Amino acid sequence: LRKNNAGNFFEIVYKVVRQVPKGKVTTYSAIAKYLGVGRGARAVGWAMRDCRHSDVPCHRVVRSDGFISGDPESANERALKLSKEGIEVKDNFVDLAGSFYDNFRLKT
DNA sequence: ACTATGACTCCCA
DNA sequence: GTGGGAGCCATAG
Repeated sequence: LRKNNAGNFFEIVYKVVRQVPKGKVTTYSAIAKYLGVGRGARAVGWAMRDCRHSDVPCHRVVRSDGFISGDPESANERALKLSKEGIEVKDNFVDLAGSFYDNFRLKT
């Protein structure tokens, strides 16, 4: 999965993000690693930023520190959503220890 | 085709 | 333990 990123990178990322179950969160680096890019967390961030798919829970993707990055307004919205899903959110920080998820599957 | 930018991360002081 | 700087991927201009 190293050559599929020819414009389809976003789609791949969305597919992966969709695998995150409700009540769990993942990180940019986890997705990047899963895709094989390793240090391409930033690119994943771009995919999230451009996420226009309604079925992509981009709010379940946070930073490796558990911080919900992005514009404060958007971040706050996502934080609220996460808290509604049962995730403990504190000042735009989520508890990765209890809600981290990285068991993705490439085939759907 | 090249440079600049960004919802990120890791390493070193 | 904290803070600052460099690195990496993909996209947009």
